[in-house]
Amino acid sequence: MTATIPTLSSQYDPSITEDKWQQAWEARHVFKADPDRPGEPFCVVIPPPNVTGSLHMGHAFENALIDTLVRYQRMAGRNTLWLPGTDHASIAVQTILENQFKAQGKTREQVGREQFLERAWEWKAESGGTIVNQLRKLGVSVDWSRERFTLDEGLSHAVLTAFTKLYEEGLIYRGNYMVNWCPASQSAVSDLEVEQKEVDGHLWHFRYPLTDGSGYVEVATTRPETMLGDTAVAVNPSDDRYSDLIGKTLTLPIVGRQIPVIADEYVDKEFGTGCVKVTPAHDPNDFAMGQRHDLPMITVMNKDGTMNSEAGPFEGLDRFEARKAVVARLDEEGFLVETEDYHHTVPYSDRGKVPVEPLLSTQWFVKIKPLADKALDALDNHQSPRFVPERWTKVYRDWLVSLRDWCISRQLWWGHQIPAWYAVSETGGDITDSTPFVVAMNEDEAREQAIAQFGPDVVLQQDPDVLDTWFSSGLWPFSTMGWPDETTKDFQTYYPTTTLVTGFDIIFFWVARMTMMAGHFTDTMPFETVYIHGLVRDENNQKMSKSKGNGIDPLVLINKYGTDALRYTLIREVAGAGQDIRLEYDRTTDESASVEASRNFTNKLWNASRFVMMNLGGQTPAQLGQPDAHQLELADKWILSRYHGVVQRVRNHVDKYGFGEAAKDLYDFIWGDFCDWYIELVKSRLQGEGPSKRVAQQTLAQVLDGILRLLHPFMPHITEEVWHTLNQVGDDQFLAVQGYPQVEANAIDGDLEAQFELLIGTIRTIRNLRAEAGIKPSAQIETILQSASAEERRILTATQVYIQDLAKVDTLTIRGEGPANAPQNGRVAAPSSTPTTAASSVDLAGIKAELTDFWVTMRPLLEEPLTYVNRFFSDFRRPAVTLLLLLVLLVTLQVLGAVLDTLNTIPLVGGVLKLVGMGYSLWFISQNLLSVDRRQATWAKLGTWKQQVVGQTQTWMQRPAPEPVVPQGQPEPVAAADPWTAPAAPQPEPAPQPEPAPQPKMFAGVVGTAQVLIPLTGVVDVDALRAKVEKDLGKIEAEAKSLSGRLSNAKFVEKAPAEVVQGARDALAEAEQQAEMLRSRLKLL
RNA sequence: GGACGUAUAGCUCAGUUGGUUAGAGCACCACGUUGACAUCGUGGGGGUCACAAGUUCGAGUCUUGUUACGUCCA
Repeated sequence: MTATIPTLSSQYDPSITEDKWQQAWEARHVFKADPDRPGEPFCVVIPPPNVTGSLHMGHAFENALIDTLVRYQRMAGRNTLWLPGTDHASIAVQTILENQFKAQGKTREQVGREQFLERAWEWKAESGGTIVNQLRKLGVSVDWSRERFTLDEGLSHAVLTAFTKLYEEGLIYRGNYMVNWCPASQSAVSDLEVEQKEVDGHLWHFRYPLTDGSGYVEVATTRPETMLGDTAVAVNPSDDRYSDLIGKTLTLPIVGRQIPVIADEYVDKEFGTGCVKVTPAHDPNDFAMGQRHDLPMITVMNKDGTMNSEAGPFEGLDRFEARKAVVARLDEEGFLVETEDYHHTVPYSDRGKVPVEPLLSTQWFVKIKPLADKALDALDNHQSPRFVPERWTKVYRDWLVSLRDWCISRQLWWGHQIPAWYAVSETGGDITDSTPFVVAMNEDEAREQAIAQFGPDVVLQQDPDVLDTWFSSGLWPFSTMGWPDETTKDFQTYYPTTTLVTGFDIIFFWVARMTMMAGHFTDTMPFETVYIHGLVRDENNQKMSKSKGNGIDPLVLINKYGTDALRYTLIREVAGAGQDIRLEYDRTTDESASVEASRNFTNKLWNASRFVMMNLGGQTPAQLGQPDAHQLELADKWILSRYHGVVQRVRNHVDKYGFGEAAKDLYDFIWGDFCDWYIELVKSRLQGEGPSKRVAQQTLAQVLDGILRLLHPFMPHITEEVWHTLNQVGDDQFLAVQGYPQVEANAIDGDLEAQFELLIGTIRTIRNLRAEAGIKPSAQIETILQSASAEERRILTATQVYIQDLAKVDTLTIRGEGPANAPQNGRVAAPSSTPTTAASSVDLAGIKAELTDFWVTMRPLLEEPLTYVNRFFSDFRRPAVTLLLLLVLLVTLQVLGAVLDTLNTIPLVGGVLKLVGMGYSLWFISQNLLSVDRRQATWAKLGTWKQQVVGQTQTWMQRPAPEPVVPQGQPEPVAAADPWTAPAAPQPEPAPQPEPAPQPKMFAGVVGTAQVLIPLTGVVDVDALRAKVEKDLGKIEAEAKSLSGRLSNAKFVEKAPAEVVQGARDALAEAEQQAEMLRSRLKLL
């Protein structure tokens, strides 16, 4: 199963890998939870998808989020259970089956309940596995051995128990109330299953004549057909216009019924005429008024939406036909006053997609207040559950406060049949509203109870209705753990669960029902945290829906780009939890640019891993071992620092549900730091042999192993695959259950990272200049880095090999102030490849800078020799000691000249002394540096001297050869104990120096306070270069202007924090310095 | 009508407790095929942070209002 390295393709193929690991994880029971396992339990129950369903983008998103969380927690050491399952979805399944029967010309009544249910279970067996198998394609780390279904035996037992308990406690009752009736599915539906839709309709105004003939009142309605069931007209009691009408009666047109005028606060005086018709059997508000005023309730419709016998001449008409007919009749008879176009909202059935009919019927209800109060108590007094993002707490709470009782009976067959048995023998063999009943766990118990009440001859019939699907879903977090048996190990260990991950659209449907049920039955909230995610919208920012047909099939994208790529795309997009995400998609090609980008990332990881593994000499990270901290080179320390930084950030983000941020951090680290920089930095070391190579291998191996672990929760398949190859382990071990990386805080070195910023900036500046000058990417060039800052020079010197490598520089010179910074002498910059040439064109500003620099550097030496020695070891353990020593010599001469110059009023004396200094320098060069032999002798001398002081030496001018050469007399070129060990082994400079040549022009960039100078060779576009420098200069000048403006604002200096002010000053100084450099360079172009 | 969310580059989005010159990926342009990766590399162009007022030395960030889009509830 584990590939060997040479067989790895240069392109990652998810189609092979993903199936392989999904099967291996399941076959090896990698995610099977064990309550006895150590570690704090971490448990998530899946939001059960409908058995009817097929995988859509919402599932993919939600399960990607859960899996990322669960895999992270598992690797972080929690005893983890993710429990999968499906929901029986009564209305959805019933609709599908009824349509199937309808196609055969049969109604469900013709088929019969028994056969219908038989077919339903068959259908579930056939297609119920689809969604589950599609979930497997996502690579979810669920425990399949615990898979549940809301209609299975255990859960049905839980449902029966919950129902009977609630009934016994008086929290479930049966009664005749107004419910939302869906004429399409011919069932009651709950308030939540009703959707308010805005429609363009009409508002009809009618006259109802007073019975005494003294006039009429005008009423308005959007539903004229219901007037047949009117039993009153209501006005507001404080409405003076109608106060004398109250108590009089009206004669209802068409019907001829006498109905009273009543007064009720509900009536809005401002709306219409201020008179409303009251139809208590067909409108919830009218129903309430009817109850208050004890009005008759006349139902004029059948359950299929046709008019009944109460509708007189309209009997048998469909409700919408009846509407037209009633209007026509009223018009004929002169009662129609006006027909007004009217935009209003109409309640539609969620499932049936037809307007619901408020209808009086006998249904089962859950008394919701006691349950909601308990959930509210948990929320208000225990902040449980905690919502992420927090704003959903308010939505959840507001809903709990204003709940109406929950209608739980559905006139369907697929579902949990209500465990109530009617003593039909008491009411003539039929179930009527007044038939007595018993509630029991099963028929035997019911019979026992019924016999006790009604005698041995009682005939029982079970309530034909089933329970709302959400009744069983409401028990899901604990019914799946064995409840009502609370002694099971699963219940004891994993309940209450830790986190629920779901969408805001089912906060009310599901989350609130779970908290209410759990609060009541288990006396605790069923989860600590509810993470609410947003929607996945389509490419046009539209909600995906079946009816719009704008869904994006996750399986299409998985086939094209791989599961890891799709998952990563979805996770990476989600920043700031709960925000909707938009998925780019091209419907003509089934391509998605953003998923493709993630696929490219998998390929990048694949190839980086391949490169690392090809360079480990066949060894695994374990065989290579941890690198010795003392042998780490700069780049190694840097990548380890960056690595631990990213470990820290990723852990922090995921702990706070910041999955998107964590995913982005990993992307930046892996592609940016690791691939773009570290791998490039170690390539030359891997070509050689010796300790430097080995440390690079060790570091690469350790960091790659860590990357795979870090990324595993986000991209489980590719990381599992690479991890097996990298570690050469069999298929009895899995990355999925390895430890998540821990932060080593002391490996994070901010100073080092800041120094690397200078390095990276320098390389980028050189590359930038090369590109602007049109230098071929493959050409080696000469570059001079010039900085007045000893610190910058120290950093650049220590990292010079990296610069040479990555910027294609064969001759690199690092120096203090040089001749090029002497605009007043009018000379073009010399290609000063040795620092000594600095003396040949020194200027006063340069001397001052050098003097300052020198003084800062040397003061400790002058003050306290011993301190200096210590500092030398601690602060200047770099190879450029020789540079320092030479500078001491040169600068001393310069300083002498300068000091005398300022003391002496006669200008010529200064010049003379300067010349003397230069002369000495030149003499020194001729004696010690000009020829190869002399230079080597000098080098050896210095080397010996330095060897006595610091124990090592280092080249600082020329790029070392790839194969390090150990110089004679230096048995230990790399001082093992020195953490500032050079990036490459030291080597004396053997190559001849270029002769001081006619001076070519240079072009320049700046980074920090350092100048990057590249001598111009060949034909270049000087205008383009000038434009480039001018642009840089413009930017810097703008910045300097803004900074100085701020600093000249007294209030800023006075009120802003000291560090901000100082920061601005430093920035200004740097900007001015950079601007000055660019200006002088511009002159030279 | 009430509540909430969003508005930053052509597109998709970051941007911490207000503090240097507002960032990334994709797309675009130029150059490049160097032995991990062209599903790649290097460089470049591209933004009045929806609008208005306010607080502040200083606002993409805080406050208020306006507009647009979206969602939920009634």
